Amino acid sequence: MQRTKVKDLLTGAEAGKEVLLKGWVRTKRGNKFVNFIAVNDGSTIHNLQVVADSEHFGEEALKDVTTGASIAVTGELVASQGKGQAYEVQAKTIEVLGKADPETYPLQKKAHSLEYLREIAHLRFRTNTFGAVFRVRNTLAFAVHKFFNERGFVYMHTPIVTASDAEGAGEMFKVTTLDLDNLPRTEEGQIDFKEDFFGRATNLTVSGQLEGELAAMAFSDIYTFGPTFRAENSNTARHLAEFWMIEPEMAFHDLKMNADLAEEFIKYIIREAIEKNADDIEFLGQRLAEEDKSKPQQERQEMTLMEKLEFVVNNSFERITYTEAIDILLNSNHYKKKKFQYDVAWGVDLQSEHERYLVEKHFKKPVIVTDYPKDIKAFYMRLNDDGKTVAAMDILAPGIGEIVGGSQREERYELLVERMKGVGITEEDLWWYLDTRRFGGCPHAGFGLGFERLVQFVTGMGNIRDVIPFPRTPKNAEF
RNA sequence: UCCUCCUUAGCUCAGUUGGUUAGAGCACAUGACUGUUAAUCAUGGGGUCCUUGGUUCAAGCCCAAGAGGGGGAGCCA
Repeated sequence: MQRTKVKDLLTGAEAGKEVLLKGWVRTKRGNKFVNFIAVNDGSTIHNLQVVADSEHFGEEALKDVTTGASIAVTGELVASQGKGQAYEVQAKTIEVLGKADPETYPLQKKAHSLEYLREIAHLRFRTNTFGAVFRVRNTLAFAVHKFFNERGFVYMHTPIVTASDAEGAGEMFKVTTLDLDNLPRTEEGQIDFKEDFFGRATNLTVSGQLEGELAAMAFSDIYTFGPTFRAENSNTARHLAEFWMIEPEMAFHDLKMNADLAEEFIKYIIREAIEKNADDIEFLGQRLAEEDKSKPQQERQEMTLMEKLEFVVNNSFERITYTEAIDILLNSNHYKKKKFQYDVAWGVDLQSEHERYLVEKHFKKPVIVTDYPKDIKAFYMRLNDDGKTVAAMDILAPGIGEIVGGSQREERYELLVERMKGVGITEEDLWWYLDTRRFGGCPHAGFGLGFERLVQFVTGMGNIRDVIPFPRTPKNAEF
């Protein structure tokens, strides 16, 4: 007999038929006469109830059917006599495929703290919360490809190992095969990377953007979606040392087209999650509502998770320039009452508290901030005609902060070289990048979107470590 | 990296002014119960009070250092 997944069994399409069910036991309860076993196989947040009559199953037969065990059940799929579910399986046979000693199995049939579950990340997939989170993550990942594929973008695999350390996006992890206990030295006493695997110093990538631009100069529209590494000593709920980033790059796009695409993209993939994972999102929403009960009134959410997502999908993102953002902040009561810890002034980067005010208090929706001062942004961003600002854009999301960072790129050779010099990058460092400006260069734009931050936004999870299977953070690379 | 809080049973947590045998709920085991929904009820077993050092007649509680974790900040996606 072919195994049917719980998700399909729960539709009732096979009611009255003999079915084969395989999965993991969530709970077992009952009495001398009848036992109920809740089985989950990850195909849905919902469990399927297996009914085991004592006529067919003695104590011995069910002894090893404990929370966490994997079992195979055959029996008839019938309408449930009980209240909590429409269908259940009246068991004929139950085989324990893998035992789980209840004395030592770390997961119990009760709510565990997220911090505790993080310590047993190898088992946390088996909980309702993480089951829901990673089903949503899967939908979002697939939707990324679907969105770009439908629009004729080419999916480009940019390198993970890179010799370019000139991107300025952050501290990098070194990649080497040199014997660290016996490093080869040059005559000047420096480490001799000529002896290293690649014959030069190499690192893990902090961004695929520069390579992505090269591809966009041939395919028009490309995107990357891959792992990215930052060796920053960042200990926050929104930073990882290893994370996944999506970086589209479009030839012949200006800043506005860039922002339009980013907004459309975010809405599209959220819509996919609402459509495909409604019950997961409902469950995560209930979790948050439960959490909210222990918070003071002021900090509680006005909308449920599902309402929030629908609001984002159905409303335009706010668009303002950096200069307008500064004006809003300066004119706010919050500023006048000196409630900001950091001062607000044109030319200074927006602090977390400022971004939060704009997004969560003032606009109460995602905000696209454009045209930042050139001195606080990367060298490759296109200089505006005012000579002071660059064609940059950040998308700020409620509760998450910066979710997208992008820009129109500087396509003018001389201006680009000048800005590179300003940050200490030589023409030799990036000769291949500069070649795109020498040979058939054109206006183009792109952005980077932190995938985990998007998963956080859609699932409502507060800590980025809970939306990636095995988080890598400073002092933590377990599993 | 900085600020701040936390670490007591398998899990979540209480533990008074430093005082004799460290508690609760859940989990687990045993028993009861004819359809349960984190089933319920009864009984029972279960402790390196994070580690090291110190103060004291006496430390889970006070002091110091260290480890791990949470929240906030910076860096960013």
